[in-house]
Amino acid sequence: MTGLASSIERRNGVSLWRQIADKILQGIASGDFAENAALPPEVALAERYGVNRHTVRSAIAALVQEGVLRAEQGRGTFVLSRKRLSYPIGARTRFSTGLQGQTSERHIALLSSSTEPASRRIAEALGIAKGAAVIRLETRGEADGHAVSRATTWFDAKRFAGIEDAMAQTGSITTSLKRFGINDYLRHSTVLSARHADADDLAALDLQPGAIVLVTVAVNVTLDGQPIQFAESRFPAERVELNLSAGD
Amino acid sequence: MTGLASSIERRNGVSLWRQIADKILQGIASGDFAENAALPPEVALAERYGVNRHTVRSAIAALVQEGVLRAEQGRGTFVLSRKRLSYPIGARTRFSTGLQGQTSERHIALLSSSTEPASRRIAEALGIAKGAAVIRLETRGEADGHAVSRATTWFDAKRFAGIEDAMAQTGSITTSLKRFGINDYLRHSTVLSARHADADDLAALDLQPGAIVLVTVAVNVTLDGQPIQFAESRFPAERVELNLSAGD
DNA sequence: TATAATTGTCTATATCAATAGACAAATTTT
DNA sequence: AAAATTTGTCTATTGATATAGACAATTATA
Repeated sequence: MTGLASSIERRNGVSLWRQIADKILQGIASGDFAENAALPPEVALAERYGVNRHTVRSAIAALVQEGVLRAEQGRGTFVLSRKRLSYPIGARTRFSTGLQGQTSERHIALLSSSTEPASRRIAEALGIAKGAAVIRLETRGEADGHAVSRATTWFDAKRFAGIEDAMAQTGSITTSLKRFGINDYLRHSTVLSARHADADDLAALDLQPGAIVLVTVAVNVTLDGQPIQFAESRFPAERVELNLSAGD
Repeated sequence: MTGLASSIERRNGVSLWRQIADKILQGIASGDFAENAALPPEVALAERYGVNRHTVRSAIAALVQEGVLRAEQGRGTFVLSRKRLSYPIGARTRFSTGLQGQTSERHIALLSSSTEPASRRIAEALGIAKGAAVIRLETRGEADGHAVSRATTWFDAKRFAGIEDAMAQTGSITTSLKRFGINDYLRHSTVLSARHADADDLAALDLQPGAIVLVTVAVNVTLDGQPIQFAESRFPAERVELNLSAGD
């Protein structure tokens, strides 16, 4: 993108082969390495990045394992087509409508649910007393069989009693909220950060260790500003980008 | 936040000491380890994360080097206060106004500028012909002496001839644009992703290898929708979070 | 003042990461 | 058919990473 050659750093806690695997992923994302085409040969990559051919091979092996590349002896190593989903974030964004046109199948799977006392932070966000009961939902967003998000969502237990059953049945938060008389709601605030995926993310999102997740912490409110939902969502950075559209 | 214990992954290309350094940073960010207070002793951390004490010491050494912790023999290891900046992103966000109240000093430093032909992508974003001349600015955002952003910005060279001089003088894009008759503008679209910092990011943002950067790609437009600016910005995830406020 | 708790330093060992070179196996090109 | 290209496998060597244990140095506590 910027066109600046970015080199490789040594003895920094991240192995060279993983840094080069990341570089190749970047190259694919930026169009530097075309999809369905052959990557430069291993010796060329080794020279480009200033490392040994075997180090490049380790990086390629990891990406083959992740399903990003396919190596064929005598022919070359090929980039498999796998576009990043562009996930829109706006005041009225909904999971399924946002991905329309990019995927054919999408839904939210309820992994688990529980009732617990509200921490200070969640109580503040939902405008209830600290320690009041809240329902926590652990969910995974899926599109075309691939995990694209992993979220933890809290609702006021008094107002939304039984919402976990609605979620399990409908696979949609928007539809579930309609059962509680909420036909429309807005995204009030979203705070965004990024970190390395933890063990839970790795398992739920089918990622390789070392992967990066985008993290959003959001509060949804009714049209008159009443908070109804507090959520932390994790998105695999290698498969998803967040699109902050204006005017929504 | 989610309360799920997240463990450590081995032989994944990221060394244990760096994973544990990341965990400690997370712990500080989440309030698990209070600022200005002592961290649990090394033996306790080693047991908590299931690694050797010396591995914990490597992680602590890295964080001491980064200025996050201070170790005192016989007393303990202490968390230095260093809050993450919350950087607001909205239709009318400006660098300096957005950080008001969080820092006392802030400005944008112009690292370099150049004129080059527009790539296809930049031409499309700016609504000009591919290959037409564009001005590229490489800038660094600083707050209280700390680097908080690193951006590459493109302008139509015909319309904004000499904007690099205005930037160098004023240290503000908003002020520079006023010289070209633009008193107000909007953030039209922003696409967000995350990746490991490359060599350029490391140097410009004063990061340690392995750090994560948030990346935004944005187009700014005049009030009547005419594109004026295309920018890719990198933010150090350990020091900055992006706050997508509603209703802006 | 003595004891406990905590960080700092040293030695030793095993495994992982990276480099180096040689050659085999499969495919494409000449 | 032969040569060139490219991925796959093997051995060997060096340095970084991680574990293990012992003890010193410093500070807080009983």
